Amino acid sequence: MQPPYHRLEEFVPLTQHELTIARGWLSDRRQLARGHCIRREGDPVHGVFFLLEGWVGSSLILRGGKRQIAKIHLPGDMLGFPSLSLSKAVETLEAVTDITFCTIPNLMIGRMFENAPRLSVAMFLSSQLERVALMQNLSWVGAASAMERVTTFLLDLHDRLQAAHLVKDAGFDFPLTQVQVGELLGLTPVHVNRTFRRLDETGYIERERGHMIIKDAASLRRLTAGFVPDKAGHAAWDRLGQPS
Amino acid sequence: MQPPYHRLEEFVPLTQHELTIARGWLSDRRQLARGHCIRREGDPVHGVFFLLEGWVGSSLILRGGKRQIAKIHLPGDMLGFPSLSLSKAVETLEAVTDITFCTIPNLMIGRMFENAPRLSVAMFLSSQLERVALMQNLSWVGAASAMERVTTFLLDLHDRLQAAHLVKDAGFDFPLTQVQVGELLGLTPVHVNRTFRRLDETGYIERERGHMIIKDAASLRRLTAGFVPDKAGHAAWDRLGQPS
DNA sequence: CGGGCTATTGAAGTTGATCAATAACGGTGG
DNA sequence: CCACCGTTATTGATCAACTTCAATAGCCCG
Repeated sequence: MQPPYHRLEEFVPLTQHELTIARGWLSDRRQLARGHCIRREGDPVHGVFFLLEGWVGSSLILRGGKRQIAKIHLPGDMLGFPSLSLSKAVETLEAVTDITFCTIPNLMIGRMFENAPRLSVAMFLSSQLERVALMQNLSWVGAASAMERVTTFLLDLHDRLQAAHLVKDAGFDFPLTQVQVGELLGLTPVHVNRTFRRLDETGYIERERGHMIIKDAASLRRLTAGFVPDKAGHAAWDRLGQPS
Repeated sequence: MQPPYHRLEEFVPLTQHELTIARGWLSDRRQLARGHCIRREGDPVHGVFFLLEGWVGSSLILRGGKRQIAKIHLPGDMLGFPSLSLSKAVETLEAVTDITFCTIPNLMIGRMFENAPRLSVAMFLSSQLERVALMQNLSWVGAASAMERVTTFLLDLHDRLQAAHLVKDAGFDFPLTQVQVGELLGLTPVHVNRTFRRLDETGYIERERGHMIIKDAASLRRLTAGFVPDKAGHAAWDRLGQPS
């Protein structure tokens, strides 16, 4: 199966040289069952991870035991970059479904910066995109109602799944528990449930056994908290003077 | 005055070559009065910014007009990186105090990646640190009480100001309005006020005319929501194989 | 078949929001 | 230097969104 390079190629197509490097990551391919952790808060930082199949939640744990999921990662995402700057990992990376992923050791990242400046810029820009996503999540959690948070999340998820070719007829697998959605959006599972129910009573969505269908995306979008900004794509590349 | 390079040198000291590059940024030095914007949401992305003096808030605006401040930036911070990946800026960068800053045009960033891999890695790691800070802010806003949010924020601010040599005897200038603190922490200004008052009635802090003193940091820290993770510092550099 | 997690629903409780009014401050122009 | 005005801070009273508590039902897995 073709590895999901769509996130890496958002800004510029990879050259043969870069594809070779990216294929090098795939050597150490691993599987993990739902509920298990790629790594936990406090673990040493051995590298970053490339998610090939399945969903992963990256979360922080607060004093008091509450957990905040910072992001739900989908196939093609690179995981664990933030902790590269820390002495120990902050984020727990937990498999939401069964997953396949690769570990990219620290040294490979260092070498990439020396030998593959274009790929480095791609990763750099990708990281900035993640920062934007995080800022948006923060803004929803900090300033939007429960209904706005849920609808915004569902539509964003839908768009990202679409980019990963995982949507069929506005429907997609939805393996998250309501507890997890709550931890992502800063709501209690009970309230997530009520919000979901209101949405499918109204006919905006349809849920069943780990699957979700967006019945009326246009109306749903009117309930959201804000806009998803346009990615620059290749324009970002041009802007930087098309680094070689 | 020595430019505040402490953020850039968190991971590795700059070489002469890199210092030359960094000094190049300073050519286009500008001032802005409190309340004015370096740039607004929706503006074209001409470059990123290096903050020399003063405080800047970076914020997103939601449908409905509510504003979420993602971060309060202090001298030495690089601003505006996330929008490099977008066709238009998402973040509004507003001066909280009178400020001095430099604009670093996009092309200079691109050239840096080609000619100064070490500096690029430093910026890359710095960006990851920003992601961590953002994840933490998200976790406070999503899962902590008002009191926890406020105390965590104050202590974090204190630590960052200290790194910028802007703290004297546990006291520091505090130019933020309570409205702004509210927008940062996802609270109403009224509630920020009540929380502050409770803190200084109890003797944890002291406030007056744009100044704040942390009277009892140790006790205050017991009220916070979580821990500030250790930065890797030079260890991050070693980990990556000391890129040259 | 049994046990544990997940979803669902109802009732009651709280934190923090909203509304509203006043006071204090800071900057401006006369 | 002072009067004025808009912004900010403060405080009280009320309200509501969401939480907490609790109980039941459904599902998945071994």
